[in-house]
Amino acid sequence: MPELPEVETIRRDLTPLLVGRRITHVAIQPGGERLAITHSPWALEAALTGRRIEGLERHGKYLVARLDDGRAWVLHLRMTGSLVHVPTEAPAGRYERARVDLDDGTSLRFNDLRKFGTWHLVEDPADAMPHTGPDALGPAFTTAWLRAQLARRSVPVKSALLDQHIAAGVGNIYADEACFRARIDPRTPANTLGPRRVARLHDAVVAALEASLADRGSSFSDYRDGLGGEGMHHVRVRVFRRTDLPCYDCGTAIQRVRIAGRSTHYCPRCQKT
DNA sequence: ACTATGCCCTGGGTGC
DNA sequence: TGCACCCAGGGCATAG
Repeated sequence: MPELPEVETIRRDLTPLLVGRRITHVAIQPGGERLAITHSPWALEAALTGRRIEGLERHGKYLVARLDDGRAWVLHLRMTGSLVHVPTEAPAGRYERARVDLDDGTSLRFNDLRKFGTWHLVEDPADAMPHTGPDALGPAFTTAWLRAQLARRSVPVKSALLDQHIAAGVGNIYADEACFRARIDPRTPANTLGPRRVARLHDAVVAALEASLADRGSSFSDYRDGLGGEGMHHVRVRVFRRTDLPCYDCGTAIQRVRIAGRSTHYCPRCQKT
C-alpha cells in the first residue's frame, strides 16, 4: 500500500535515474490495458515514446513526470503497484503491466498484481487528481486548514484523514498511526474535536509520515521502492496491524474495528473519544 | 454539501 | 486435496 512516504521514497529513488532520459519504447502488456485512463493503450504508448522526462514530482500519492512536450504523465500505484528501475534486458515479472525503456540501457517496470494502478497523460496534473487537496507534507496542510475541514464533517476522524481532499497522501496505515500519536480514538466524530486536539492531530499526521519517510516507507505486502527494495517502517508502526499485541505505551491489547469499510487499529486505553 | 455504499482486482488464508 | 468464500483497500461513481 504505497502512501505518501512510500511514493516519496520512489520519487527520490527515481529522480536521478529518470530526469534527462528520453523514452525509447513503451509497452503496455496484455492484461494491463486498464491502467490507461486518458488514452487507449496504443495511443498512450505512442504519446510517451520519444519524450524526455524533465522532472519527477509527487502530490499526495500521485507521481507526476513532467515531459518535454509540456504534458504531465501522472501515475498512481493504488494498493499493489510498484515502479522499479532495472536494466533493459531484465525479464518481466509475473505482474508486470507495462514497461518503459529509456535511452541509457535501462527500463522502468510497472508491476501491479491487482491492476488498480492508473496512468493519465494530461496538460495539467490537477486534471488527473480532481478530488485532491493539499499534500500532507506541503505548506498548505496547516492546523487551521485541518480545523476548518474537520469542523464541517460528522464522520469518524479516521474517515476524514483518509479523505484526500483534506490531507493528500494519508492512507490507512498513517491514518491509524496519526490517531494513535494524537491519542484520539479514530471513531471520534471529526467535528467534536477541540482546537488543541486538532493541533495535536495535525502534528501527529506530519510526524507519522516523516517517521516512515525516514525509514523509506513500510512494506506490509507489495510495496517496493524505485530499486525494488523494501521499506523498513512496517516494523516500527505503533498500532497498524498489531491487533491483540500489547500497546508499546501501556501494554493494553491493540483493538481492531472497521471504519468506513477499512480495518482500523487503536489502543483502547491510550486513545480517547 | 455531506454521507454511505459498491465496484474494481487477485492472491492468500480459512473452513468444510 | 479441492472448493467456496472472505479479506485486503484507494479512488471514484452513484444515490440519498
